[in-house]
Amino acid sequence: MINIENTLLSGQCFRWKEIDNKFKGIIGNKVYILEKNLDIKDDKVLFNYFDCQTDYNFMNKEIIKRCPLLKDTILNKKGLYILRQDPWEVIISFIISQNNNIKRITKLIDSLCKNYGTKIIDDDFSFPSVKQLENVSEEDFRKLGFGFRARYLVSAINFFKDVDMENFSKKSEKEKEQDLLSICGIGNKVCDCILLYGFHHTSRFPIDTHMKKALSGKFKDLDYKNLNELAGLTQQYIFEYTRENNGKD
DNA sequence: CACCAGGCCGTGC
DNA sequence: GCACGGCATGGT
Repeated sequence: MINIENTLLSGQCFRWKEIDNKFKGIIGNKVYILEKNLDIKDDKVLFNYFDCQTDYNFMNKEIIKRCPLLKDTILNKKGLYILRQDPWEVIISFIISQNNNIKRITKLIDSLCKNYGTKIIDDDFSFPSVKQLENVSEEDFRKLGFGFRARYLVSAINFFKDVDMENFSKKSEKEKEQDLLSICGIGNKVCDCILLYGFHHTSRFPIDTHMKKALSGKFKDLDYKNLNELAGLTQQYIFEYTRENNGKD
């Protein structure tokens, strides 16, 4: 069964906040406040968002077979699922994520929503659509603190302003990859994050600085290129492993 | 002061 | 194809 806390704190999303032992976040144009032990099988939107139809127990067992080192992490982070987030939000979020830390990524995304999204209630804003961002200049983004990523945001917005995301989603994984890599500011790692978190291509295995260290250290014997559909979840657990160990070993 | 953060681009070879 | 420096900003 899903563990909402382990999932929402796993670094795949940046807009859920822990408040009073609950999680507050926005999906589409709706604010959700979720108890940590909420049974979400009754809500269609949440059921899909949290990918509740997938058998993660089976995948966990398979991952432990291939990588026994991850056993404790998998037990600790039981119920960590791969979310089905809005692709556009993931594209922009992971462009912002590069050479950046989670705290500041969160801050910048909040600022993006506040400046260009639609107000829902009080201090809650939707994630800005392509349309809402299409006239924002590089200089505007720089003023908000996006730094060298400002140029990348503009280039992604220019690419997607004439693209229907429904149609784009229907393209093959390879085609999406080619299109995404053609955008200035999207390289292999960000592309893999987009394909995994935004389009649920679970054979993707994003390799960031933490993963690089892990794969050349503790996990150097892992055959990570042959994990197939287990790759995305395995990567998530290794990422958690490195966080648990605070970057050590 | 240095180095790092869920990297990528441009250049040079 | 691969290696390298530069890049905005804030934290340690």
